[in-house]
Amino acid sequence: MEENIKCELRQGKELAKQLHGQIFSSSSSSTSSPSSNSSSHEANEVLIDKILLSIEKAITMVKDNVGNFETKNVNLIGSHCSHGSPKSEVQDSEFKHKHVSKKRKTMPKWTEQVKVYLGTSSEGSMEDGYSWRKYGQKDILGAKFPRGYYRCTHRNAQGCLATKQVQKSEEDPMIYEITYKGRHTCIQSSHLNKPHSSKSNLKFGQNNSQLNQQIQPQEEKIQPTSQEKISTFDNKEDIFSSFNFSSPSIGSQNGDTNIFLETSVENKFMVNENNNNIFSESNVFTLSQFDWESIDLGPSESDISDIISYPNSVIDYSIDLDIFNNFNFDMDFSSNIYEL
DNA sequence: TTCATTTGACCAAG
DNA sequence: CTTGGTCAAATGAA
Repeated sequence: MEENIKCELRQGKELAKQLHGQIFSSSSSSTSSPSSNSSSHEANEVLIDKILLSIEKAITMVKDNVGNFETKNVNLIGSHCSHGSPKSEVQDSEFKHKHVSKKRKTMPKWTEQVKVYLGTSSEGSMEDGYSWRKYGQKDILGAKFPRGYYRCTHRNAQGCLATKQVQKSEEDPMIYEITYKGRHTCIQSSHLNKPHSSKSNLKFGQNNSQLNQQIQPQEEKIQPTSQEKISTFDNKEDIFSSFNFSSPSIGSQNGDTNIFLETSVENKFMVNENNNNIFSESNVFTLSQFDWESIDLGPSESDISDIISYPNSVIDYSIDLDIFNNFNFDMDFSSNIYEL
């Protein structure tokens, strides 16, 4: 059974390599830019579908294989951030949703855990580079803190449907779980210059005494370095969209994905090493440099949850195959993303 | 006056 | 019916 899982993953890897080749083959042959013609575009989409299918299959197998998968999932998620958190509850239900209910999955959705360091001088903001408008707050059953509902400020002006939900972690008051739904299709002026000028962002937490008792209001100067972000993508689309396998036209809609496409971003690939929350160093990672050969699922030995870490002359990355267990892909977008 | 937040009501899904 | 998500009137801040 485990072999089948690996087989599926290998197949997915092969397909991903093919896709990578299709996208970037033109650069080696000094021809036009990638995915410039529609036929290769369609071929790419086919490949992506196949990759997703393979991963989906593998996940299903893992789930079947591990009877207590969901329990394990909860623990793993908790281990991501060394503070157990009610995030697990959300994740769990969302996971069930994905596999049981096939309804309404149009919006990409992912969760970030943002840790706010109260000790520093520049904390207290949920700054993420976008301006949000709060439109509701709700007490959630079983949760100690209410959940805040935000939508993009430019919803009316630009029809941007991005929303987010913010909830304080019960276990660690310094952690906020932010669930984003939908991607920004708006042009955020704060993105063009400094993301820190958003009034609504700066105001976050000022009025909600229950949610923000310990958070001091900030006047200016919000540095994302005072936050630690842990992102978990809740559906398969997000895994790939964050790597920007999608076409440049999609990437140009000014989202965070755009940053990935156009610049060599410094990422931190977090490694869930022995579930002990040990992170790798910050690495330069660009898709065009990605070496698919280095991802080796291992011919026979080793547990699927073993960590694979291959130093490489160009990049140095570590990927924990547990991402296939809990179906999360954790990334830490370093602060300089927002400076772009 | 304008724009954001608060908060109870409403609605849809389960 | 319960619950999560959204609406919209009231309220507040600039």
